[in-house]
Amino acid sequence: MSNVIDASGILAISTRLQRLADQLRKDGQLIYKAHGIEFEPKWFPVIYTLHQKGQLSVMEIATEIGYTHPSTISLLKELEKQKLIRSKKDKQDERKRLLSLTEKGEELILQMKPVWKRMQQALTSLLHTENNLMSAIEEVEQKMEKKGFFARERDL
Amino acid sequence: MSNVIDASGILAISTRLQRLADQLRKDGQLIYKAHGIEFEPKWFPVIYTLHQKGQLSVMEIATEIGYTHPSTISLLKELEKQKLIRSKKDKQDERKRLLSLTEKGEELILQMKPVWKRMQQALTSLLHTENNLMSAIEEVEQKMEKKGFFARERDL
DNA sequence: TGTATTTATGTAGTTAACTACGTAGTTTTA
DNA sequence: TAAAACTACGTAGTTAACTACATAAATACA
Repeated sequence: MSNVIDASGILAISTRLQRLADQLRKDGQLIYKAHGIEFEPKWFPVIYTLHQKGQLSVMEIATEIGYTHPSTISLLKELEKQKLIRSKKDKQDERKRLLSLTEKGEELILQMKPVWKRMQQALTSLLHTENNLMSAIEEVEQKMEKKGFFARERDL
Repeated sequence: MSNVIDASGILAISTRLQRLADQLRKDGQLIYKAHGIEFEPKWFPVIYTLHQKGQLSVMEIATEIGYTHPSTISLLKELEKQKLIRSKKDKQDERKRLLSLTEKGEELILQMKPVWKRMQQALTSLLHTENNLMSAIEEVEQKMEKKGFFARERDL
């Protein structure tokens, strides 16, 4: 990280968060590839949600993973193309599309589980510093829910 | 934040970092607007660097702010369009383009300084939790420089 | 000194999220 | 019970970063 950004510090925090996110995502991609697994890190929240909860609608998934529904739809499209998930109309409510994992999806998850474990260990070793990044994020997320950056500046 | 992501925890960290970055950037936009200042948060690193260091080339700015040069070029284009910076050829090295702030740029910075101060205070109140996010990021950045996520997983 | 390499800049296209808007079912209400 | 409002889903276009490739100037080297 550069001198000037370090000096200006906190004002460039958004930039730094984004860069960190990007590096982690890219390394994630490499790790899946290194294990011979065709899987994108960005698919994780959807796949994991469906694995945990079974059949869900588009909006339920979007809410669960915290994305907007258009973002979710584009992830679902990719996953359907990979034949990792499938969808069918909800008989009770014709507007809804119910998504679930395919056999292939379930099998891939079994294959990924040990890799997820290793990733978890690697991330833990990386993030477990004096100020724990994971906990820090959780704390900030909670504070933002009560009162965001904008409101805090306004009410100074 | 949703249940499933919380449960899957650390594996979705990249997603969470990105979302946090995004929220902070958006609130930053709103704050500038609320103060009647026409300025994008993403311009901050470039403007601040030029303010601190004076005349710099494209690559020098890119290195300083930690972006790739194409990203930097597109920021520079926007800032030139806003007439906040100007450029001229380097006489010593005809490949280089030297960027500097215009009068308008310098004036805008004077106008923004008190707002930056308030933002800094608001961010401090938001980020100063038990596990300080700013310090956590710095620590993780340092660890990643020594050995990234990919290498850590590989060498487990 | 002419050729090869490196460096600085630029362009094109990609990515992964977003907002805005549109349509079709479902539910509420006058 | 017809109209209004809401909800679910989808598409189009935007954004802010990126990678890959191209070109021109400067430098190194045979």
